[in-house]
Amino acid sequence: MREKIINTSIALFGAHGFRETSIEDITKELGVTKGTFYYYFTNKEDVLMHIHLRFIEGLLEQQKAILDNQSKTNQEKLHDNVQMVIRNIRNGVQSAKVFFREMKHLNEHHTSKVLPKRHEFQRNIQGIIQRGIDEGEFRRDLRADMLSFAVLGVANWSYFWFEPDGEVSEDQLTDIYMRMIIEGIQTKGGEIDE
Amino acid sequence: MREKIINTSIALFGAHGFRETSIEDITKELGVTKGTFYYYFTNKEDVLMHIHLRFIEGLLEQQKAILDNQSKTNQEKLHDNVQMVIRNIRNGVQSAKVFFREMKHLNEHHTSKVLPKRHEFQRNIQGIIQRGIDEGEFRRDLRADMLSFAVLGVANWSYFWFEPDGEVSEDQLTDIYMRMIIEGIQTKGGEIDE
Amino acid sequence: MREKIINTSIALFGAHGFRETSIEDITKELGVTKGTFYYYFTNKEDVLMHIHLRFIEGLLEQQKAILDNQSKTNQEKLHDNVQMVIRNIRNGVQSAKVFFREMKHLNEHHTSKVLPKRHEFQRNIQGIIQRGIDEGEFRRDLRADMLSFAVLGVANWSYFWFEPDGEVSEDQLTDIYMRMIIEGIQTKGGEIDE
Amino acid sequence: MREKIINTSIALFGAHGFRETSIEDITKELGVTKGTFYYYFTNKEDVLMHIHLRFIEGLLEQQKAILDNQSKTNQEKLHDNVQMVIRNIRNGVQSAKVFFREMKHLNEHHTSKVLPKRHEFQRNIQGIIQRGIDEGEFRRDLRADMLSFAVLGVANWSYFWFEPDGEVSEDQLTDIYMRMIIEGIQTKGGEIDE
DNA sequence: GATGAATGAGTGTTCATTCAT
DNA sequence: AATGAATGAACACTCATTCAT
Repeated sequence: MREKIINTSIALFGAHGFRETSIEDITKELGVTKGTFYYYFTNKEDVLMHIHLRFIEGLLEQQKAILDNQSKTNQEKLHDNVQMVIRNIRNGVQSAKVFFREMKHLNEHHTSKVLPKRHEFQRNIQGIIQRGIDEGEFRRDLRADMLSFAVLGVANWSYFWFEPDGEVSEDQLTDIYMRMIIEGIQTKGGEIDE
Repeated sequence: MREKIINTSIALFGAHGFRETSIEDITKELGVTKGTFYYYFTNKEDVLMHIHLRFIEGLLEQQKAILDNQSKTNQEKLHDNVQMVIRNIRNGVQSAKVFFREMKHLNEHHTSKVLPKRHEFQRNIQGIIQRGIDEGEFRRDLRADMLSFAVLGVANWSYFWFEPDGEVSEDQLTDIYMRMIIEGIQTKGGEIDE
Repeated sequence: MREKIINTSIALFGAHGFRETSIEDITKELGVTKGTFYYYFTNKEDVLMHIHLRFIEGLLEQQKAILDNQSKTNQEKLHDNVQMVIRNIRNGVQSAKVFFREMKHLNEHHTSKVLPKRHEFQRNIQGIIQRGIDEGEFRRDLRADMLSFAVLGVANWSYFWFEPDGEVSEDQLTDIYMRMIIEGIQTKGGEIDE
Repeated sequence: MREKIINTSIALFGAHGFRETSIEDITKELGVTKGTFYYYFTNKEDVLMHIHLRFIEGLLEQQKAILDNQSKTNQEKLHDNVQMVIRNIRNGVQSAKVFFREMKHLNEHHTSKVLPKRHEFQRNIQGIIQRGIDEGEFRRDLRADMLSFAVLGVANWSYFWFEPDGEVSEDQLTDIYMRMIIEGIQTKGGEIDE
């Protein structure tokens, strides 16, 4: 039941928003009464926090697996990160929407639980880039912190427009994005002039 | 007064969200009564739509000036677009937050007024990229549509984290982003091997 | 303008009710602003009272002409009264609706101006019946007061269902009603047995 | 509680009108909060419809019992109908007031539930009269449809003025009304002249 | 004569939350 | 583990009315 409530909440929060979804919307969908909700969760925000935690912890876990893989270059790790984010957004658009849009509804206490993990995720990407710079894979003249935001922007923004059933698959999209990020979009000819 | 209401609404919607801001919050801030609000706007959504329209129409206007400039290369036009978006977000973070997060509160009729303009903005960027490809400025093996989303992701995402008073200026940020987008982040040495 | 406001008010109060009609509804219909309304009337109820007064005073005036006619029998006077009421309702259904349904919105002071006239109208009909009884035209075993309510009920109720464009004319209707009231609906054969 | 809310609503709607009665008026009278009202009814109109339905369905039920009685003449059935209407109005003046005055507040959907029943009630009376005509009880030269409106007008109008504690009882009133309707108010001598 | 801006009290409705059972 | 009744605070919106111009 706990699980059911969370999943229904994700669907409804994602589709209509946190404030726009009432406890009754959730319980009606499940065929139970409001009391049931309060048996499993202390309040509405409680579910929201679980959705946030589940999402970011899932990302961090997958990110950890990528980071721990010693055999890959930083470029490959960056690729895997982008691919993983896109895959997660595609598989759980509603979760992603809740994650990106509805954080302001967490109170200070809950925010202090979620925000550090969000930062950790970003800093891990920054770390990959920095190491790439240090090890000569990536150019020195760009800041790793800003680039991490750029990479995240590219990947995360897909929650805004990506249609799971669209003609472009998540792998194709990752490929295009990574070519841009790694190689740039200008023609090689353009480089001759440099 | 109309103007005052819009500006206060931007500030409050941006800071706390559309649903979280009550009409009374707005009017109290202005030292007028609720009736005044309804004298100038038919309802809450009405202000929201004006905020949306004003923002996107501002972007489109600036974009038009960039597009109309015959003397610039596509690369330069892309640069100007990114710079312009970042500048707009920086100068009106709250407007941007409302614009990116609170569109679901527009009804169908209002959405049909705003959405086409959002698409127009994106397609114009896509157009620059496509022309860059056709004219040999940009590589042929990447899709212009997906790249436009990538560029928008990079630029727009800054509304999520950019601090106007931070150490990085909008021009520095634009520069870093554009170098990544145009040239890629890998070292030149890497290209030698290709 | 005063006249225009009254007429528009009759139309709107009749169609949607007093409370359901806003001052703005009235002034919008006339293409003027709310201020104009308050230039001609002290408040909303003020118009309502004028509608009431105009209607009942019109009825009383016409009734006076009927009563003053010395050459007619009481039966004929009753007939003329019924005919007159039906004609008035037909010619001003909206006025009639306001008159019968919206008196509760008058305050005590206004009620004390209108109510006595309504009573006067009813008592005048009662007077005709009573004189008819006294002069041997009408039967003695029925109470004039109750009969006046019966006659009024028959005539007034038409405001509830009468369609001005219906197949039955006001004269036909008056004829049927008066035959019932004067002669009753049973067959004459029934009277033979008495 | 549902029942309590309905009864209080009848009392208040009847005394002051539907629009003039606020939900708070109702709940305050019952010593509960507004929320309670909305637990039992979806909105204000919802109660109104139940009042309407209860009233008209009560009338139809009683009318059915009268119609089904094979041993009575049409004249007697008409009598019973009039008596029944007057009794209902007397026992529930407030219900009657709501029923006759506040139907415009029902929306289209609700109206379509109530109106057919009102028509059914009228047509049943028309049916009694028509059968009376066909079977020779009532005169042929008057239209059954118009007469049904006349009878209803006589009986219904009592909601407008009838005082339950007045000197005239409902049976006396029925008697006077029925004599008028059946026999007419003119003296037998008057008929000699015909 | 008429306008436009502003008021302020009121009203229907929503909804997260509580709690006895 | 779940229900159903009840709460109470909040909120969007309406509208009669005022008044300086």
